[in-house]
Amino acid sequence: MTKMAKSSVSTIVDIANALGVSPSTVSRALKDHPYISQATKDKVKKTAAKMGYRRNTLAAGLRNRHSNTVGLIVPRISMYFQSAVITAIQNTVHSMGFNLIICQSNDSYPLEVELVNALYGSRVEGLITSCTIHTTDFSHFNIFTENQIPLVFYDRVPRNFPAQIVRGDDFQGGYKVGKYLLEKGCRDIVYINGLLTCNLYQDRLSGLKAALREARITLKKSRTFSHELTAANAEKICEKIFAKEPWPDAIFCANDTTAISVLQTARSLGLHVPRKLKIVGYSNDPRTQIISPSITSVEQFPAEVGTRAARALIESIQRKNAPRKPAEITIPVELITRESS
Amino acid sequence: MTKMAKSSVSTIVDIANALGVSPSTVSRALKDHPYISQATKDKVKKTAAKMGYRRNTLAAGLRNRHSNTVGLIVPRISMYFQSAVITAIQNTVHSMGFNLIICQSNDSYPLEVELVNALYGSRVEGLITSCTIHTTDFSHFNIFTENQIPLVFYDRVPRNFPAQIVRGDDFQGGYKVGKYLLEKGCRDIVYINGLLTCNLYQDRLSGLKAALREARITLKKSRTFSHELTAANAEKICEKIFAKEPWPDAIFCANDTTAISVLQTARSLGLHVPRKLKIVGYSNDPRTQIISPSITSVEQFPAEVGTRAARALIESIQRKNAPRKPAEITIPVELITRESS
DNA sequence: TACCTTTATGCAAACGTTTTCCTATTTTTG
DNA sequence: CAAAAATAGGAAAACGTTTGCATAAAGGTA
Repeated sequence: MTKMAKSSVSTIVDIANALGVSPSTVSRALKDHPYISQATKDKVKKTAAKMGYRRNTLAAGLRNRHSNTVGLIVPRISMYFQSAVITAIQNTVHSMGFNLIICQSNDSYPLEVELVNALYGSRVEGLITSCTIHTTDFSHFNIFTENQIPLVFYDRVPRNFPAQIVRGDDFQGGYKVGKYLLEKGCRDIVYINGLLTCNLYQDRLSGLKAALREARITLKKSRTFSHELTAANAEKICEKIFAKEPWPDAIFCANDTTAISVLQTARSLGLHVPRKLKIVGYSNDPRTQIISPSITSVEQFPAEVGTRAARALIESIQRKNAPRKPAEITIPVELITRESS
Repeated sequence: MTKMAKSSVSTIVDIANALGVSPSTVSRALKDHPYISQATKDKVKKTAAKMGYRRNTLAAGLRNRHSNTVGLIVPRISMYFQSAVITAIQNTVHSMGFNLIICQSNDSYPLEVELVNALYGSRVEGLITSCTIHTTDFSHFNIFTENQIPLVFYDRVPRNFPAQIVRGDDFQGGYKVGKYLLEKGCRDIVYINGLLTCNLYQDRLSGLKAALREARITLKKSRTFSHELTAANAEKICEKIFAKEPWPDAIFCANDTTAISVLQTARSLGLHVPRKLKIVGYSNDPRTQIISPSITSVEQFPAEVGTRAARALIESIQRKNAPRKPAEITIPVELITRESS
């Protein structure tokens, strides 16, 4: 009667005992080491399969000092842009032979800190992050840089942090929208922006201002808003805007959720879009194509962003020795014009 | 001159050496073991912080034989229902003190198999899964059941598999839609269903048929379709439907993407919705509220599904000994009527 | 035959943490 | 004051895998 294992999980040692060979032989056989005979390899693999052996990656990771795994922290999985990026990252990372752990910070700074530490604790070999809107202090990422673990930021990225950065060209996005609206004859533009703690919102604003400046128009303080970009906030802002005349001839929103909310309010006010009011969103969320009138928006090519971010990460994992050049990759954006303008 | 560590990562042993105590003391001090004096604890914690110590969860997991981590495999992160469930799962799991690894199978069966194995390999203590549409063989989950690792399925679930199951009441969903459309006077209903490999689609169909049967109406073969529920497929099906008269008075779609596509086709045919054609979707995707006419759909309460799934998992992890009773939790659904019907 | 390769395998240490037993000191109690 | 109990900490093994080094057998060469 064979001795019963404590639990049914079988290990390399179990296989070794069953076969009367050493654990090292089993280990090597399982990964086709050249110095193991074909006969032994076959034998080992067969009994491994029979015993339902699965490599314990914790143990392997501990011994090898790497886990073949990279981490990803996103603020919200459910945002269109984010989920599109995630999919691209997952596919790229996987095709390059790594596993991916996806975590959601829920836009909570403390949770982000916790997740960074947890991922470090499980010894991921690299980390991709799109930060919380509230993240202005990036020191929790220091453990990664200090230990030379590759780090890539996308979309919501820090300034002046020694890490690779992949981002849409937010300045260009704001600029293109500004130029476009001017062309369409708009002169009184409202900009509903995200929180300025996030520098991509700063850049979009700068881009917009730059375009207006070229037409010698200044964006008034009273015509820019800076809040969390939720539908509820958008409604409140609209109330304020339409409380007194003159009404603006265009509203540019830094995300599509806001643009949709603005469009709905405009509709409820009986304001014809685009005749009386032009609306432009950002991110090219599928909803902008479905709503009517469909909404002009800025395409950020999330698949491209994800692919580039993942590739940058894996490549710097693979040539660990090469000089760290924390490059910044900027993906051009494109204005998709629709009925709302 | 202190001896330089190979790399800057510091371990419990490093701290022990620095302080002239044993590793065991450090380990205990860090987790507030009662038999360590306050003075020692303070000392240890301070130098741990100073040295930038982070617990190596791989090592801890190996030693403890558990990882405090649970896995989640979803077919597509970007689907509204899925991302809502994920968020609920993440929040619940986290509030119960566990970490979550989210993986995306991309609706690929081989990838699902691979992910299951990878998660087992990293010794997750439980697994939540919503399967691929193509998953009919569930044997890759056997490692989990064989090793008594809790397993919860939601939405895309297997029949007759010894695991906990959380699902919307798909039969009821189909039934409610059927009843409702009959009430509205529809007599020639088309049902665009998902692949029948997924038994939730079987159930929705059964529910619909049951409702029709009560009105002595049978759903003709030629009026039901069963394909992957993409916008492209929906268009093709519409072409077929509207190729020859009589045209149906209602189309029920097993997801909202399809319903939207159908609505757009109807519009392009100049067919008035809801007067000439009523349309009902499934999942209550936010897009159904935005499009006009807004689309009647079935709310599945994803947050509830996620919370229940996570809770079921964690609870069965925590009372590991208790008898396994692979219960099935069914979440009622609700019909949200809108302009399209 | 003696020596050198090549091929195939085993031994044992190491990865970092936790925990079970110990031991030693201090405090309490009768 | 001696014995018991409480307090504080250490030694070492264990988790499962990998790998540098050693070894042994087989084949080849001079």
